[in-house]
Amino acid sequence: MSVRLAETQSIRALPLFKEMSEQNFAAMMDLSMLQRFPARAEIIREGELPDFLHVVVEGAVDLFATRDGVETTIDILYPISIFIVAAVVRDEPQLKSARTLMPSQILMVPSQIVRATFEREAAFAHGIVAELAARYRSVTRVLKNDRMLTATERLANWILNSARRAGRDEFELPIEKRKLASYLGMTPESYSRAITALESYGVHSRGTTITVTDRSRLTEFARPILNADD
Amino acid sequence: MSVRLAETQSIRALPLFKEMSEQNFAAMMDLSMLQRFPARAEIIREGELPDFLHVVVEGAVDLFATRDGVETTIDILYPISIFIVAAVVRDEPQLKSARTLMPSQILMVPSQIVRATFEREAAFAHGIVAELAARYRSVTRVLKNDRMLTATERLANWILNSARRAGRDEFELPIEKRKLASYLGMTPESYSRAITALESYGVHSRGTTITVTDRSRLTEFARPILNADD
DNA sequence: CGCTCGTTTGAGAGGTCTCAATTTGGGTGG
DNA sequence: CCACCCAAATTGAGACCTCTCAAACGAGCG
Repeated sequence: MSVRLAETQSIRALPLFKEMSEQNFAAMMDLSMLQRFPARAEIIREGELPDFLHVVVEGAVDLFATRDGVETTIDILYPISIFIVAAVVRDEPQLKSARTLMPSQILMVPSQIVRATFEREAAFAHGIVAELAARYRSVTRVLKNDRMLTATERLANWILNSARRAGRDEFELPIEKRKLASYLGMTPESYSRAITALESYGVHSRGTTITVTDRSRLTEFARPILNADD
Repeated sequence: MSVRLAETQSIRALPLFKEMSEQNFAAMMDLSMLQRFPARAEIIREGELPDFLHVVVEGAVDLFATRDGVETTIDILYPISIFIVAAVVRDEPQLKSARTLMPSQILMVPSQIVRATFEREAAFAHGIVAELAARYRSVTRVLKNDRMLTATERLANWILNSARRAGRDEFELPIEKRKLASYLGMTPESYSRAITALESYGVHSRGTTITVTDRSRLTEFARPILNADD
């Protein structure tokens, strides 16, 4: 139950750990695990008490909630993000489940060590807070979009943000459409209809490729809420 | 621009500050302000950079987002809660506006001091993180409810939680109905219809008083998502 | 090559919103 | 202390968005 030396190199470089003292970092790694998961692996389950802080080192993770067998995706995390921070900090049951969306590498740090190190090392505390704040802002944006935009508008904004991040007008869907639909708070059917509707507003979709053909028209349609990011 | 000595007593007792060193606490108070606001006072506005961390010492604060003049309430804070934590930590624009819901007392700590003290004092850092985590979990719950429950179910759950917190089956609405409706992600009209619908499931509403007349029936209807809290 | 699962399309139901008209209730000035 | 006034709350009608259920289609895989 410890992370091999060779692997600590890349972890050490992460913003969360970069500023830590060598000693605390080594101690933490000694009690942590770097695990590889296949796609669709269940990592944690809603309602359980958190044993570990998780760091997405590689791959992608779906954070979702369940009710009566129905799922809704609350956030999708890519490297380098942390999850179950809030539950770990408060030592309360997790509000969401997590599963990998693709083969992934996840660093698992025992909750106890996280809390202990937090007390001792301001740099680490700072990193934790920054991540937690990022997650908080992310959910807040999702909620705002859910409440104030139609499904098609949410998709339009997501496409604009994805294109902006990609730096090009054409990009690949990083995940299944049904999953994206869930993240955007709609059914797969609604996603399908929404993307069709956007064809009239400067979007083209074929297979897993999405192309923004008229950015200004799309922007006009999307009427983004400020602080867009997703 | 500093908090008077007499007033620091009660602030000092807050979980966030309780564990701090006397010196750091005094320094922080010296640069902070304890302000009284009337009801409906605008405290901060969405999109601005945060100058202060705010602590609700007394009263209640509405955190809301706006788009095209339409508002939606994202969270409602009572003492003792902190707000704009995430924006302060990351020094990024605020995602929501805030206004008082009633005459309130708010402690304002300059962002800079917050960040500086955070680095120096683990106890304070711990308090900040606990609060931020609480806020995060709160929004997460709201999002889950929004996505997986109907408006009437959300209201039913809110009533159950309120009654539980009150410790009695009868309690007073702490805020205007229209504001509660917004917090629950619905229009005032929908709230009105939802509360009427709940009369058949063990709820009675007259004026600002709500009475749970049949808790088990209401619970059955609400089918709460675990980790209820609101 | 056929299966399986994701996606798309169709039809219809349901939930929530908008707009409008009342009604209610609280606050204020006479 | 009471009548009035205004905002909040309720009620009604209809439209819209999104969902559900079903069926057809298509791409990847054994």
